Amino acid sequence: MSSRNSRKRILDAALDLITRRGEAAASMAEIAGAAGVSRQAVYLHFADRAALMLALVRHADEQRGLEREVRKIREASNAVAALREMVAVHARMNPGIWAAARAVDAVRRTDQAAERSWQDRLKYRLEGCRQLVARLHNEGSLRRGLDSSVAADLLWTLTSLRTWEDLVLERGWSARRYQTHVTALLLAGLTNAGN
Amino acid sequence: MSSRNSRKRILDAALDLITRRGEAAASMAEIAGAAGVSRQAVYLHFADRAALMLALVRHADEQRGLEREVRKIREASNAVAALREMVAVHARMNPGIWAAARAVDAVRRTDQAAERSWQDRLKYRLEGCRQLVARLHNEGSLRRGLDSSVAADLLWTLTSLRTWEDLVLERGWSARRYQTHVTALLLAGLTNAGN
DNA sequence: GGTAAACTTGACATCGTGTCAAGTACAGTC
DNA sequence: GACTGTACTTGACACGATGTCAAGTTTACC
Repeated sequence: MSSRNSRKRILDAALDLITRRGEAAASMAEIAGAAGVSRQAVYLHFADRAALMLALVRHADEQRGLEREVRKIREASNAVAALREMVAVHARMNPGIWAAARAVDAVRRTDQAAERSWQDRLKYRLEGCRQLVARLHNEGSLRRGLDSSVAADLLWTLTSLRTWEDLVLERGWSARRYQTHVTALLLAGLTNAGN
Repeated sequence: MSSRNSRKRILDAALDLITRRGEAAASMAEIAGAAGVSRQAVYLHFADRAALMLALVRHADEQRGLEREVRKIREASNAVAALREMVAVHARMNPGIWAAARAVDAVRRTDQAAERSWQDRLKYRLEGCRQLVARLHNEGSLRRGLDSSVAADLLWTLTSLRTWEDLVLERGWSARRYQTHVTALLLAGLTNAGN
């Protein structure tokens, strides 16, 4: 059963490679080399580059325990606490995810399968945002006069990987700084509490 | 003086091509073909793909009258009005800029010249955000307890092309919806006024 | 008519992706 | 101990894109 082993080794190597160098794209040959398999072996496990990148994101999610983190948000004692937790989860998880996500973002423009999977991911996160906004609404915390779908979209954008990238990678914010001020902005913009 | 003509024709064709198809990247050969010149002629005017893409963004800026729009922000009667105008400018300009900017964003990861130019652009916009925040501060409109540099970074992120992309392209917001709610969020998050 | 700049033509090197075919290593099975 | 299937390797190939080079052509200007 060397199959699963190779597959995992390829994903680990690719994740390591992409995460390590951040921006620069790793070629299939490099990934194969890093995993200690032939270039063709990669194609035995993944149809093409897009498929590998998609598997990579899922792999990164698993390794980081995404589900458990998401559960934490849902299990928060109230809506505002859930919102705080959501930002905290992003502050914790994004450093390990962004490189792989970036790679998919790059490939999705030419690959319809990658694009579909990307959209799925977006919808999934959007759904989480909707639920959180609904909870804010139910608890009377949603800013008066603010449409729920608008609030969900704003929450979704402000907790996106891109916003995180801008603030943390581009502007050099620490995880703590990111968490503090994005939370504050969301509380000020979406809830009644002025924080 | 066919030099400037060809250069302009190439830029026009490239902008048209990239804007039209949005996502998919246009090859040098396609751009040359669309401009009605040989592939090599493109290399006579632009050192490489990155140089072309950079020139493209500047070209798009000029065509859209970026400077005049930016001046409008500075000439607003007060800081809050300037903030409103800033979002309005983005709502107006981004549709014509984003495709070209996207192309540079894609190329900057492998090209240091593109990366530098991209950073210049970011700093320029950030400087505008800093000035606006300083003005808010001077006029006593900046939210109490909010650090100026934090406020500038938040303003910068919320008025970024990426945020615009998320809301308008991904979530299907109209320009008007974008302008209204991003402005409201900024007013709620960065100023004392509750909108 | 001569010259220089802009441009074309066609060839070429390089690199990355993806495919194909033949061979090897190593299970488990009779 | 041969038999077979699966995972994997090796090496070749087609394709498309970028970027370079050299030689020829057009055009405008003097």
